[in-house]
Amino acid sequence: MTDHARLERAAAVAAPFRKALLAWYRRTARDLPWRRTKDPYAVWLAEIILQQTRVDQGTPYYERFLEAFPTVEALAGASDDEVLKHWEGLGYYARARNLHACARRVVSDRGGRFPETAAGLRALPGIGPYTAAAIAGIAFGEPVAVVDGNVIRVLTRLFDIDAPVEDAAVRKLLDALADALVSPRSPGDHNQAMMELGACVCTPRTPDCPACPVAKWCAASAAGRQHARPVRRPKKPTPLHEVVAAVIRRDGAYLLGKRPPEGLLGGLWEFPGGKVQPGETHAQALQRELREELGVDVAPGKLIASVNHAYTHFRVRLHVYACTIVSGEPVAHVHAELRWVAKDDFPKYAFPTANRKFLDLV
DNA sequence: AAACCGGGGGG
DNA sequence: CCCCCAGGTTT
Repeated sequence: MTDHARLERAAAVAAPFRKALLAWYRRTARDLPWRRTKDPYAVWLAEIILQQTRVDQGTPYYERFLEAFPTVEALAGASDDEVLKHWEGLGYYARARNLHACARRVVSDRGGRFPETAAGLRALPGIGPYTAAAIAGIAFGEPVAVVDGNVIRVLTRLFDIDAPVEDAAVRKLLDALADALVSPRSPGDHNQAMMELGACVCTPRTPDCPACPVAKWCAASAAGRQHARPVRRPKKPTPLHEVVAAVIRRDGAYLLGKRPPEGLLGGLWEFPGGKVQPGETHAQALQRELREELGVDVAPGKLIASVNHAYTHFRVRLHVYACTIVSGEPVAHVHAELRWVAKDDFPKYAFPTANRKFLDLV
């Protein structure tokens, strides 16, 4: 089947398709907190939190953010540490930085009002094609289709697409198919229905085709190929790094460093350290890293903990050592800031999860 | 186009 | 253990 034929098919079935989909959605939709409002601020907040994040994982964060920052003005007025503390544990911390920057721009440049079109929203930090379409559809009724991971799975099955979804041509086709199907009158509900279908029925491993409200239009299901869709390009292996971190105590306080705002774990507070280089012992790695990062000479002591942690593109084995400063006074060469922090104050700081794993043992 | 950027749940 | 999730930004 050609892409052109797929598009014609989408246009031909669009009306009965979305009618069946919407009826199913209105009958079975989960009662999620952000579905109870059309407030652009709340919708935007939910969409940012839910980027690459499961509903069950993001929901408590959404509730806590809305409680702490009820308006875009409240969020804009918060400190970056405060925002990051609320984001702690959710991952992809650039989202928190962009969330904050976006709130400040909406308040300072637009009087606290979000743009009312997908194109206008798209220009704000942290808002890409998906999020712009989602907010525009839900909050402002603009008939633009969203294409997220759920929709990709639904569409590649409906139209039995056998090329890798990472291909730009496939992404263009998916956008066009989604736009051909989207409801002009209820784009917000239609988009959420497509995602709900992907999350609850058209699932990755074991799709429940007998329960699907649009199975009669599904080419992959008809051919028994639903398990083989979507097709994805093979991914590269993730390397394993040995990492060391130092617990340095002085007068009942511990030395923490705030990571630079950009890059991995940007803005989070951590125990200083770094990667063990080939041929290096843990002690040598600690001495080298702390000289580079803090400008001090240390004597590595007792091993406190070893923890494993997986990131997106690599894994680490993190070894935590009690260390003593032999000479020098710590100066931030890499970190945005250094601070001596009492253990009772740890809960005020946003740590990477890999640090949280050994915090109780410090 | 490819790389970078977290963490958690489920099979 | 691998896969994938209401993706966006940078190179």
